[in-house]
Amino acid sequence: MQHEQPLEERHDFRLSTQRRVIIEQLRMTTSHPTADEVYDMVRRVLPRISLGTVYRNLEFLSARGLVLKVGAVGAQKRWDGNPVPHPHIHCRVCAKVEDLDCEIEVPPLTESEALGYEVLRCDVDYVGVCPDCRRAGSEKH
Amino acid sequence: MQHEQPLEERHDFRLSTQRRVIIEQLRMTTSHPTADEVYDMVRRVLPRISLGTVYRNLEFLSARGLVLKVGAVGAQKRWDGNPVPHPHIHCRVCAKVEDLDCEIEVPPLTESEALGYEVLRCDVDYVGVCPDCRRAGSEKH
DNA sequence: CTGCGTGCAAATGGTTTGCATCCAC
DNA sequence: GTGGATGCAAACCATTTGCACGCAG
Repeated sequence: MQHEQPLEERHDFRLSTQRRVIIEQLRMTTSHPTADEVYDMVRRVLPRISLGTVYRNLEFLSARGLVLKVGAVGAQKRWDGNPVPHPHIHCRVCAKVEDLDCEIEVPPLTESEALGYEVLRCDVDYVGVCPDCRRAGSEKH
Repeated sequence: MQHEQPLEERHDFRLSTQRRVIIEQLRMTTSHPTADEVYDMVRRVLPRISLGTVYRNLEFLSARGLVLKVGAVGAQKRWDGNPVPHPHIHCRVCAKVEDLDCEIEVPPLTESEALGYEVLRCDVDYVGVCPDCRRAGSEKH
Protein backbone atom coordinates (compact mmCIF):
# COMPACT_ATOMS: atom_id res chain seq x y z
CA MET A 1 0.00 0.00 0.00
CA GLN A 2 2.90 2.34 0.54
CA HIS A 3 6.54 2.46 -0.59
CA GLU A 4 7.12 0.89 -3.94
CA GLN A 5 10.75 1.76 -4.42
CA PRO A 6 12.75 -1.43 -3.83
CA LEU A 7 15.50 -0.61 -1.41
CA GLU A 8 18.08 -2.95 -2.86
CA GLU A 9 18.40 -1.35 -6.26
CA ARG A 10 18.47 2.07 -7.77
CA HIS A 11 20.10 4.51 -5.43
CA ASP A 12 22.84 6.93 -6.22
CA PHE A 13 24.12 7.22 -2.68
CA ARG A 14 26.08 5.08 -0.30
CA LEU A 15 23.78 2.66 1.51
CA SER A 16 25.16 2.35 4.99
CA THR A 17 23.63 -0.11 7.42
CA GLN A 18 22.26 2.83 9.42
CA ARG A 19 20.61 4.34 6.36
CA ARG A 20 19.08 1.02 5.35
CA VAL A 21 17.62 0.32 8.78
CA ILE A 22 16.19 3.84 9.09
CA ILE A 23 14.32 3.42 5.82
CA GLU A 24 13.16 -0.08 6.75
CA GLN A 25 11.84 1.01 10.12
CA LEU A 26 10.11 4.03 8.66
CA ARG A 27 8.39 1.91 6.01
CA MET A 28 7.22 -0.45 8.70
CA THR A 29 5.05 2.06 10.52
CA THR A 30 2.34 4.58 9.76
CA SER A 31 2.80 6.49 13.00
CA HIS A 32 4.75 9.46 11.60
CA PRO A 33 7.42 9.31 14.31
CA THR A 34 9.59 12.19 15.47
CA ALA A 35 13.37 11.94 15.05
CA ASP A 36 13.87 10.61 18.56
CA GLU A 37 11.11 8.05 18.05
CA VAL A 38 12.87 6.91 14.88
CA TYR A 39 16.05 6.78 16.96
CA ASP A 40 14.34 4.46 19.47
CA MET A 41 12.99 2.22 16.72
CA VAL A 42 16.32 1.96 14.94
CA ARG A 43 18.26 1.45 18.15
CA ARG A 44 16.47 -1.83 18.75
CA VAL A 45 18.26 -3.08 15.63
CA LEU A 46 21.46 -1.01 15.81
CA PRO A 47 22.08 -0.19 19.48
CA ARG A 48 25.16 1.89 18.71
CA ILE A 49 23.61 4.30 16.20
CA SER A 50 23.76 7.95 17.24
CA LEU A 51 20.92 10.45 17.28
CA GLY A 52 22.97 12.73 15.04
CA THR A 53 23.11 10.04 12.38
CA VAL A 54 19.35 9.68 12.54
CA TYR A 55 18.85 13.43 12.07
CA ARG A 56 21.39 13.58 9.25
CA ASN A 57 19.84 10.69 7.39
CA LEU A 58 16.24 11.77 7.75
CA GLU A 59 17.12 15.10 6.12
CA PHE A 60 19.30 13.33 3.58
CA LEU A 61 16.56 10.88 2.57
CA SER A 62 13.94 13.59 2.52
CA ALA A 63 16.05 15.68 0.12
CA ARG A 64 16.17 12.66 -2.19
CA GLY A 65 12.44 12.03 -1.98
CA LEU A 66 12.68 8.69 -0.17
CA VAL A 67 10.86 9.87 2.95
CA LEU A 68 8.57 12.79 3.66
CA LYS A 69 8.97 15.50 6.27
CA VAL A 70 5.55 16.16 7.81
CA GLY A 71 4.06 17.83 10.86
CA ALA A 72 2.49 20.99 12.14
CA VAL A 73 4.09 24.41 11.79
CA GLY A 74 6.31 25.02 14.78
CA ALA A 75 5.97 21.51 16.12
CA GLN A 76 8.62 18.82 16.07
CA LYS A 77 9.33 17.43 12.65
CA ARG A 78 7.72 14.08 11.92
CA TRP A 79 8.66 11.55 9.30
CA ASP A 80 6.66 9.51 6.82
CA GLY A 81 8.17 6.47 5.11
CA ASN A 82 5.70 6.83 2.27
CA PRO A 83 7.07 9.44 -0.11
CA VAL A 84 4.03 9.44 -2.40
CA PRO A 85 2.10 12.66 -1.67
CA HIS A 86 -1.08 12.05 0.30
CA PRO A 87 -3.25 14.17 2.58
CA HIS A 88 -2.66 14.29 6.33
CA ILE A 89 -4.56 15.45 9.35
CA HIS A 90 -2.83 16.63 12.52
CA CYS A 91 -4.02 17.35 16.03
CA ARG A 92 -3.77 20.94 17.12
CA VAL A 93 -3.35 19.84 20.72
CA CYS A 94 -0.91 16.91 20.74
CA ALA A 95 0.55 17.45 17.23
CA LYS A 96 0.21 13.82 16.18
CA VAL A 97 -0.06 13.27 12.43
CA GLU A 98 -2.22 10.69 10.65
CA ASP A 99 -2.75 9.66 7.06
CA LEU A 100 -6.14 10.37 5.54
CA ASP A 101 -7.65 7.61 3.50
CA CYS A 102 -9.03 9.74 0.72
CA GLU A 103 -8.00 11.43 -2.50
CA ILE A 104 -7.84 15.20 -2.62
CA GLU A 105 -7.49 16.75 -6.02
CA VAL A 106 -5.37 19.87 -5.98
CA PRO A 107 -5.20 21.78 -9.25
CA PRO A 108 -1.76 22.54 -10.66
CA LEU A 109 -0.95 26.24 -10.48
CA THR A 110 -0.99 28.25 -13.67
CA GLU A 111 2.16 30.07 -14.75
CA SER A 112 0.94 33.36 -13.32
CA GLU A 113 -0.38 31.83 -10.11
CA ALA A 114 2.97 30.18 -9.37
CA LEU A 115 4.72 33.55 -8.86
CA GLY A 116 7.83 32.33 -10.65
CA TYR A 117 8.30 29.35 -8.33
CA GLU A 118 9.40 25.98 -9.59
CA VAL A 119 6.52 24.06 -8.03
CA LEU A 120 7.49 20.69 -6.58
CA ARG A 121 4.36 19.47 -4.84
CA CYS A 122 1.37 20.51 -2.77
CA ASP A 123 0.74 19.52 0.82
CA VAL A 124 -2.85 19.18 2.00
CA ASP A 125 -3.11 19.13 5.76
CA TYR A 126 -6.31 19.16 7.74
CA VAL A 127 -6.09 20.58 11.25
CA GLY A 128 -8.28 19.41 14.07
CA VAL A 129 -8.50 17.87 17.51
CA CYS A 130 -7.92 14.12 17.72
CA PRO A 131 -10.29 11.77 19.59
CA ASP A 132 -7.90 11.40 22.53
CA CYS A 133 -7.51 15.14 23.00
CA ARG A 134 -11.25 15.75 22.54
CA ARG A 135 -11.90 13.32 25.35
CA ALA A 136 -9.20 14.82 27.55
CA GLY A 137 -10.54 18.29 26.82
CA SER A 138 -14.13 17.53 27.72
CA GLU A 139 -13.08 15.76 30.92
CA LYS A 140 -11.58 19.00 32.09
CA HIS A 141 -15.11 20.30 32.61
CA MET B 1 -8.66 42.64 0.79
CA GLN B 2 -7.59 41.06 4.04
CA HIS B 3 -8.58 41.42 7.70
CA GLU B 4 -12.18 42.40 8.18
CA GLN B 5 -12.40 42.14 11.93
CA PRO B 6 -12.39 45.70 13.28
CA LEU B 7 -9.82 45.89 16.02
CA GLU B 8 -11.67 48.36 18.19
CA GLU B 9 -14.68 46.25 18.97
CA ARG B 10 -15.49 42.67 19.77
CA HIS B 11 -12.68 41.09 21.69
CA ASP B 12 -12.97 39.12 24.88
CA PHE B 13 -9.41 39.73 26.01
CA ARG B 14 -7.42 42.58 27.42
CA LEU B 15 -6.15 44.82 24.62
CA SER B 16 -2.75 46.01 25.73
CA THR B 17 -0.86 48.52 23.64
CA GLN B 18 1.62 45.80 22.71
CA ARG B 19 -1.12 43.47 21.55
CA ARG B 20 -2.77 46.19 19.49
CA VAL B 21 0.42 47.23 17.75
CA ILE B 22 1.37 43.64 16.95
CA ILE B 23 -1.97 43.09 15.21
CA GLU B 24 -1.74 46.44 13.40
CA GLN B 25 1.74 45.73 12.10
CA LEU B 26 0.84 42.23 10.98
CA ARG B 27 -2.19 43.49 9.11
CA MET B 28 -0.01 46.03 7.38
CA THR B 29 2.20 43.53 5.60
CA THR B 30 1.87 40.44 3.44
CA SER B 31 5.43 39.30 4.04
CA HIS B 32 4.68 36.53 6.56
CA PRO B 33 7.35 37.68 9.00
CA THR B 34 9.07 35.51 11.59
CA ALA B 35 8.70 36.39 15.29
CA ASP B 36 11.89 38.41 15.34
CA GLU B 37 10.85 40.26 12.20
CA VAL B 38 7.56 41.12 13.90
CA TYR B 39 9.64 42.22 16.88
CA ASP B 40 11.61 44.59 14.64
CA MET B 41 8.45 46.00 13.08
CA VAL B 42 6.73 46.54 16.40
CA ARG B 43 9.83 47.99 18.04
CA ARG B 44 9.75 50.93 15.66
CA VAL B 45 6.49 51.89 17.38
CA LEU B 46 7.14 50.52 20.86
CA PRO B 47 10.90 50.55 21.43
CA ARG B 48 10.63 48.95 24.87
CA ILE B 49 8.59 45.88 23.91
CA SER B 50 10.31 42.58 24.64
CA LEU B 51 10.76 39.66 22.31
CA GLY B 52 9.05 37.40 24.85
CA THR B 53 5.93 39.54 24.66
CA VAL B 54 5.92 39.21 20.89
CA TYR B 55 6.18 35.42 21.10
CA ARG B 56 3.50 35.22 23.79
CA ASN B 57 1.08 37.39 21.86
CA LEU B 58 1.55 35.75 18.49
CA GLU B 59 0.60 32.41 20.03
CA PHE B 60 -2.18 34.05 21.99
CA LEU B 61 -3.69 35.73 18.94
CA SER B 62 -3.28 32.62 16.84
CA ALA B 63 -5.20 30.56 19.40
CA ARG B 64 -8.04 33.07 19.12
CA GLY B 65 -8.02 33.02 15.32
CA LEU B 66 -6.86 36.62 14.88
CA VAL B 67 -3.63 35.71 13.13
CA LEU B 68 -2.44 32.59 11.35
CA LYS B 69 0.65 30.53 12.09
CA VAL B 70 2.20 29.52 8.77
CA GLY B 71 5.48 28.18 7.43
CA ALA B 72 7.32 25.06 6.40
CA VAL B 73 7.62 21.99 8.61
CA GLY B 74 10.68 22.36 10.79
CA ALA B 75 11.38 25.93 9.73
CA GLN B 76 10.91 29.04 11.82
CA LYS B 77 7.28 29.88 12.44
CA ARG B 78 5.92 32.68 10.30
CA TRP B 79 2.87 34.84 10.92
CA ASP B 80 0.02 35.97 8.72
CA GLY B 81 -2.19 38.88 9.74
CA ASN B 82 -4.98 37.58 7.53
CA PRO B 83 -6.79 34.86 9.48
CA VAL B 84 -9.10 33.88 6.62
CA PRO B 85 -7.83 30.53 5.27
CA HIS B 86 -6.06 30.88 1.92
CA PRO B 87 -3.47 28.83 0.06
CA HIS B 88 0.25 29.49 0.47
CA ILE B 89 3.40 28.56 -1.34
CA HIS B 90 6.75 28.33 0.38
CA CYS B 91 10.29 28.03 -0.84
CA ARG B 92 12.04 24.81 0.00
CA VAL B 93 15.39 26.59 0.02
CA CYS B 94 14.91 29.88 1.87
CA ALA B 95 11.60 29.01 3.60
CA LYS B 96 9.88 32.27 2.65
CA VAL B 97 6.09 32.08 2.51
CA GLU B 98 3.83 33.83 0.01
CA ASP B 99 0.10 34.09 -0.51
CA LEU B 100 -1.34 32.50 -3.62
CA ASP B 101 -3.89 34.51 -5.50
CA CYS B 102 -6.25 31.68 -6.34
CA GLU B 103 -9.07 29.69 -4.85
CA ILE B 104 -8.49 26.04 -4.00
CA GLU B 105 -11.54 23.98 -3.22
CA VAL B 106 -10.88 21.39 -0.56
CA PRO B 107 -13.73 18.99 0.11
CA PRO B 108 -14.91 18.64 3.71
CA LEU B 109 -14.04 15.25 5.17
CA THR B 110 -16.78 12.71 5.64
CA GLU B 111 -17.45 11.34 9.10
CA SER B 112 -15.45 8.20 8.45
CA GLU B 113 -12.61 10.00 6.70
CA ALA B 114 -12.13 12.36 9.65
CA LEU B 115 -10.96 9.52 11.96
CA GLY B 116 -12.89 10.95 14.88
CA TYR B 117 -11.18 14.33 14.68
CA GLU B 118 -13.01 17.57 15.22
CA VAL B 119 -11.89 19.17 11.97
CA LEU B 120 -11.09 22.86 12.25
CA ARG B 121 -9.66 23.77 8.86
CA CYS B 122 -7.49 22.60 6.00
CA ASP B 123 -4.15 24.08 5.02
CA VAL B 124 -3.11 23.96 1.38
CA ASP B 125 0.57 24.64 0.92
CA TYR B 126 2.46 24.37 -2.32
CA VAL B 127 6.17 23.66 -2.03
CA GLY B 128 8.70 24.88 -4.54
CA VAL B 129 11.78 26.94 -5.22
CA CYS B 130 11.31 30.71 -5.36
CA PRO B 131 12.66 32.86 -8.20
CA ASP B 132 15.53 34.19 -6.08
CA CYS B 133 16.69 30.74 -5.05
CA ARG B 134 16.29 29.35 -8.57
CA ARG B 135 18.59 32.09 -9.82
CA ALA B 136 21.08 31.54 -7.00
CA GLY B 137 20.97 27.81 -7.65
CA SER B 138 21.66 28.03 -11.38
CA GLU B 139 24.49 30.49 -10.82
CA LYS B 140 26.27 27.87 -8.81
CA HIS B 141 26.93 26.01 -12.07
C1' DC C 1 -7.99 47.60 43.06
C1' DT C 2 -6.97 43.07 40.90
C1' DG C 3 -5.19 40.09 38.15
C1' DC C 4 -3.76 39.73 33.46
C1' DG C 5 0.15 41.29 30.70
C1' DT C 6 4.90 42.90 30.41
C1' DG C 7 10.15 43.31 30.47
C1' DC C 8 14.03 40.92 31.48
C1' DA C 9 17.04 37.21 31.48
C1' DA C 10 17.86 32.56 32.19
C1' DA C 11 16.55 28.01 30.84
C1' DT C 12 14.88 24.67 27.51
C1' DG C 13 15.20 21.32 24.01
C1' DG C 14 15.06 19.99 19.31
C1' DT C 15 18.46 20.08 15.88
C1' DT C 16 23.01 20.89 13.92
C1' DT C 17 27.93 20.52 13.63
C1' DG C 18 33.21 19.68 14.22
C1' DC C 19 36.21 16.15 14.39
C1' DA C 20 38.54 11.76 14.63
C1' DT C 21 37.45 7.25 13.10
C1' DC C 22 35.11 3.81 10.20
C1' DC C 23 33.52 1.28 6.25
C1' DA C 24 30.88 0.90 1.59
C1' DC C 25 32.26 1.02 -2.82
C1' DG D 1 42.52 2.77 -0.71
C1' DT D 2 39.48 6.83 -0.24
C1' DG D 3 35.87 9.86 0.37
C1' DG D 4 31.56 9.76 2.19
C1' DA D 5 29.22 8.27 6.67
C1' DT D 6 29.31 7.62 11.62
C1' DG D 7 29.62 8.29 16.90
C1' DC D 8 30.22 11.50 20.21
C1' DA D 9 29.64 15.64 22.48
C1' DA D 10 29.52 20.40 22.33
C1' DA D 11 27.27 24.26 20.19
C1' DC D 12 23.29 26.56 18.29
C1' DC D 13 19.28 29.23 18.43
C1' DA D 14 14.33 29.69 18.12
C1' DT D 15 11.21 29.56 21.65
C1' DT D 16 9.56 29.24 26.41
C1' DT D 17 9.33 30.43 31.17
C1' DG D 18 9.84 32.39 36.16
C1' DC D 19 9.45 36.42 38.49
C1' DA D 20 8.70 41.11 40.10
C1' DC D 21 6.46 45.07 38.37
C1' DG D 22 2.92 47.67 35.60
C1' DC D 23 -1.42 48.92 33.73
C1' DA D 24 -6.24 47.82 31.47
C1' DG D 25 -10.69 47.11 32.90
